Amino acid sequence: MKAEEKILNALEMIIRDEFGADAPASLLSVQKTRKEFEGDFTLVVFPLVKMARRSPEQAAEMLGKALLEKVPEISDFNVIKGFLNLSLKPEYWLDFLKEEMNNTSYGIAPQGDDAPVVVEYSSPNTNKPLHLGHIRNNLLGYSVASILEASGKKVHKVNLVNDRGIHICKSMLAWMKFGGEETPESSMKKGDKLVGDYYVRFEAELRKQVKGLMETEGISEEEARKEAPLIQEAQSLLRKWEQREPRTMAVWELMNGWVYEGFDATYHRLGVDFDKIYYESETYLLGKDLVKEGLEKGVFHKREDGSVWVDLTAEGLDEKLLLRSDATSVYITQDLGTAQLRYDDFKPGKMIYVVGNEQNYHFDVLQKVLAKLEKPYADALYHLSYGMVELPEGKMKSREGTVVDADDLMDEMVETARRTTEELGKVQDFNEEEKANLFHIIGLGALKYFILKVDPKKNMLFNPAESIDFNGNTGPFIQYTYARIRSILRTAGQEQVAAIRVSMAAEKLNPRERNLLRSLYEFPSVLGEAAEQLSPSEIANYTYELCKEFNQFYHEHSVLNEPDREISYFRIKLSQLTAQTIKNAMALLGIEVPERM
RNA sequence: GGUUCCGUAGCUCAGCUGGAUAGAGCAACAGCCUUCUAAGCUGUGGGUCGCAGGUUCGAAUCCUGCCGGAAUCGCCA
Repeated sequence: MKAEEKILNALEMIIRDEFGADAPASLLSVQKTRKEFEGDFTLVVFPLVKMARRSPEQAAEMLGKALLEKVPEISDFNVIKGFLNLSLKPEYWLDFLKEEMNNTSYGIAPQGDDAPVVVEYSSPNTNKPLHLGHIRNNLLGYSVASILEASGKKVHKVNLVNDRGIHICKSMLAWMKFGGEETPESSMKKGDKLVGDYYVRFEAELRKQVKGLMETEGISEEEARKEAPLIQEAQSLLRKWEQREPRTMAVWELMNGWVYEGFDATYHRLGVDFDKIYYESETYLLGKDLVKEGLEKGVFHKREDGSVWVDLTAEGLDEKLLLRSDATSVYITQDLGTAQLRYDDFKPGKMIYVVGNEQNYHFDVLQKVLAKLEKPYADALYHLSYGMVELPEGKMKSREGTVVDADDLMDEMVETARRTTEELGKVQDFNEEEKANLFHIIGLGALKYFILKVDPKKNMLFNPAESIDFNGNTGPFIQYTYARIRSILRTAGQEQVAAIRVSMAAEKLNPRERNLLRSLYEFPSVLGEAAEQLSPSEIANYTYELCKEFNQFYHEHSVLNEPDREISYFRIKLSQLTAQTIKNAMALLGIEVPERM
């Protein structure tokens, strides 16, 4: 049993005996002691003073004495105002190290038998390459899935690819009209970039037509946008696609194939993957059955023109269209269908959608509609809503060319890693392959940490001019701490380290070591909290604190040059567990750690 | 206008299920490499936690109102 639990159990007994009443758990707040005070755990006594019928100081003093008697792990206590600070015996911390020091999966929970969790993320459109916004989405989704898995959940990562629709037809049309026979091979372009270029080309040509129409016909821009021949052609192409017209299908398949090749390269480099990929071209007709079901249940209604609506005004929302008057699907129709599909596929206890906060309203509606249909998975649906990535001049706009391309950004990060590393002159003996691998690890580590350390729901700012730092609270700082420890362990020798038994006398434990052990001890509960909150940033911040703690220890004490062999052995194992914890924590963010840097 | 989210140091962010004197990094300044990697460590300066009320022994944290910013409110996705 962990020390906190013992303390809590003992507290309940003491309060019952001394105060003659049961204290509700909400009043018993045991937290870790703040750095500036002496102690390991702190009980806040204020909530108990009424029940104790004495001053906070007196109550704390009394509880401290009783706890010292009842809990053998406690060695001492002190009272400051209404705070009871409890110190554990150094043996407790040493025993913790002995218990976990060779555990390579420290902190990682074994898989339990809860219903699985489905995490949907990425969900790109196949008409444009991925950009910085997608990077945040992908990193969040991958990390949240990893965190849930590490906390004992069975997780399915899924991607719902938007591979059809008018926007796809726009790139297709532009390629057919202006593309000649250009292919990724002939143009030496990545497939997703090539298709994206045609999407941009379409918009440019359309603007020309619109401008012309406004001048010659004297109509408004809005009207011109509807009447422009290019738009009409695109719409007719969409109809052909829906009729499975062979030539259209061939172009669609060809161009989507190019895009997938490009996406796969980007995903691979980002280090994200999926267990299942859904395609909208296969799911966009789903959901009509659910609409029918809702009509039969009387929770939806049909208007005179045949369109189907749901009234959510009682839930604080509006009336919402579920099916067009021509009986075709809208966005939410297929989301109803894919929710059902996902439920049938995995029987999940939770379905997480990693989607930007611009769709908050949509997911609100989706959940409430499923609730009206009394679907068992309505409550399981969870929209992990994240904020936009903004540039100093505001939102990214593809029209203004301010979009930060995912591949370009990774290139830049890796290049910065190369330059920095070579300036520091650390890897002269690396061969080209080792160097490339290291620069990838550091560059991507910097990028991932930069994005994941921010609370998901907040908008975040990315300044391309300042690039991403490699000093301070950053990915490379953490990787560096890891590499330093690995260097010590290499010098000590792998087999020697593995064989070490810790037999140091508890009195020899110094404050730095004790702080480090306390930080390590926290990891499992931090992971639990991150899983609860679906928040990679908690892992990031924890790991940063842990590394700072280690660096302070490292600065003040020598591991290998310590003359007292027992102390040296202890420090080697302490370093080993620190390295392992850093590695395990960073893996939850999808960040690799290098042996040397 | 309605709804939702955000507002903490010059900048980027922690802290938010109420707890001690509000923390980091960057930037600025001053130190520390004959000792396991200086991508490190130590120190200095920098704050009406948007504003005003309320609840409480205690509020950056909870509630209300206001101010500022973002998103959204399509037979688009």
